[in-house]
Amino acid sequence: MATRVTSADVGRAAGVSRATVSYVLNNRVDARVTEATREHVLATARRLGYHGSPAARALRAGRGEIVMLLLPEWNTAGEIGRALREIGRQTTALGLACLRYEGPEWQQRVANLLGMVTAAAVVTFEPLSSEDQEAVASAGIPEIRAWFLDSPGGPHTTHIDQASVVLTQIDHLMDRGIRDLAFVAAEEPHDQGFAEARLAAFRAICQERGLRNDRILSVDDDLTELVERLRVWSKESGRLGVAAFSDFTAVGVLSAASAAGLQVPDELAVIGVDDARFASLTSPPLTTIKLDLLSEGIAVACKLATALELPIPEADSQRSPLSLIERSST
Amino acid sequence: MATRVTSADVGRAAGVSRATVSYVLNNRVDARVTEATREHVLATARRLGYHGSPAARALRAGRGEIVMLLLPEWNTAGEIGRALREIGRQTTALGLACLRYEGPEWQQRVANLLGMVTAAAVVTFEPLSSEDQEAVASAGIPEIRAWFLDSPGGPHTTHIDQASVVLTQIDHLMDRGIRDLAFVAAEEPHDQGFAEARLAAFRAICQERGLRNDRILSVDDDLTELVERLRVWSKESGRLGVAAFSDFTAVGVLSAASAAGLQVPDELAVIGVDDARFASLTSPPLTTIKLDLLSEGIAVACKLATALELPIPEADSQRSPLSLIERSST
DNA sequence: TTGTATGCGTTATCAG
DNA sequence: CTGATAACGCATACAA
Repeated sequence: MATRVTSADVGRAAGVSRATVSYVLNNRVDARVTEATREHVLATARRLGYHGSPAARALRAGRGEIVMLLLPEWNTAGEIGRALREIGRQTTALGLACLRYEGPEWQQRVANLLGMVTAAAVVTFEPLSSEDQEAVASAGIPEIRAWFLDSPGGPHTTHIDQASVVLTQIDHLMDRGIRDLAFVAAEEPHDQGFAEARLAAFRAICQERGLRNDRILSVDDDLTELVERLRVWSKESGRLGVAAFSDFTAVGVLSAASAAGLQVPDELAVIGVDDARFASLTSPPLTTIKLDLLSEGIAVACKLATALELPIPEADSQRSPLSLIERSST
Repeated sequence: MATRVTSADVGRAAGVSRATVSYVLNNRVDARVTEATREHVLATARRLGYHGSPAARALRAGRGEIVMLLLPEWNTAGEIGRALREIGRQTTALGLACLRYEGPEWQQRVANLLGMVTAAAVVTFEPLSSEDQEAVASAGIPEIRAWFLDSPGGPHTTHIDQASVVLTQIDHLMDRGIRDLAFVAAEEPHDQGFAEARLAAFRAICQERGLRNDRILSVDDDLTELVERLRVWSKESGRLGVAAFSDFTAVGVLSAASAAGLQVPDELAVIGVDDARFASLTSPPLTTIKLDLLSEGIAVACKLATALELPIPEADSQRSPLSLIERSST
């Protein structure tokens, strides 16, 4: 194994001092280096395959170049994943490395983690435990909050709050003339937090509009209860509108409706969330809500740049974060 | 912001030298420190909230403590995710930090990355480009290969190869007396590599058994072609057996079967892969194959420990990596 | 048993 | 315009 190439090696090979190498490699404008020397150093560095030592640089600078995403146990397959990718892209543009930490449960482990990783900042998606918070603080690195679940109007609300997702679902169902609404979530632990936020919003919105808000069910692997409930709810109402937590849940609702002998969308309308790949593959194809969390990614990058005193990326032109995809399930 | 606490601070506060602090904190058995001093130093460190600087340690040790997972653009929602979590758990047990890098396309970016992150090792899931490979080599850190897609018998095959997944699907369908087989994949870029490997296996196995191996389709958002093909294939055969790439794809097949007026499982049987949450929610519930990649995680940890000269974790008792979940779609 | 001295690779300052 | 030097925080061989 070839021993690591240091800046001293480059300097020696190029016949200049380490300082000159450093100047050249960091493009320091204030340092006056002959163009010839410059190119020579550059060429030598490339020839030797020189790569600076991140550890040394971090030690020297007192700050690392890693942005660590402290991810909850979320399902990152859908729109959340797109937001994370955007955060990664923006971070890279800022000259930092974006790495994800998905500890099964990082209660109190953040301290250990920060003892091994020289981070420039951490991005959190949920409130940290007090020990974790203290660990971040005592490491002297900023915490960027991207709390997608924050309550609407809360200090860390980003562009989309969960309430407006449910609002859009309900608005659509009511536009279709439906007044009897139900909410169905899945007992998927990875989605727990989001499900609770949506459920609360459902209750609040229905109450506000004078509609029944107690038609609620959480679905697990067994559909029999859902089938039964759909039958009952449907009998009570003219036409039932189901706001499903996600497109997955909506698939369950479609199956249950079929088992209950309910026609979709005539007797039962269902709307999902996320515009998953299979949403157009169900029968009938799912009406759903597509979230665009790209702007969230940019917002995070802005906070990051501010905290780290880096040039702030420009916000994207205002795109609509929520859009309704109408198919035939409603 | 409180300035970082260094080991010198602890030494000063405890009235001992930096070296003593270092001895105590690293539990060096060969260093002879009074138990009293030991405890005093430990207490002082805790009181001041001392956490070592990873950068300094890495610089000194010449090696970082981060295991970087270089992830392809895979869907990490299913079984792959479980394998990754297991890798994380094992890595943590080894005293290292497991971080994931999901570059949208990290062609040639690995060099940059390694210029910012002091890694102990990288874990790859696909062959690296030659530049990337060189970057890893010149950084002097080991590359651990967890190439789940490696061809059976290949040097980096882990416990499960994609061919045996398809084999299990086909065996099950043939056990049901089905001789007319089809393979349906999804045009999901995140699953591309896996889909290709499975397709190749399907072709080979059918050929070997003297069955038709040209009933193959890749499904996108539009189901009309699938509906048409299922009709044709079904007409040609007594009972059609569909090996679906995943449970997602299987859902598409169920929809298409319904649209084509084919009874499941009497006229058409379908088997998926992954035992996704919704697999039991479809109508009829999906027969599927569950993969247990936990042992893969352990295997990776063993390679890691070997490369890094750390104590090697013991392999789990041999569990079956593949299991058939029989429901009513076959 | 504890303290001192040195080096890891960078970069910034200052003298040449 | 360039070269020497110090310091970042830690670990350890060696001296006391």
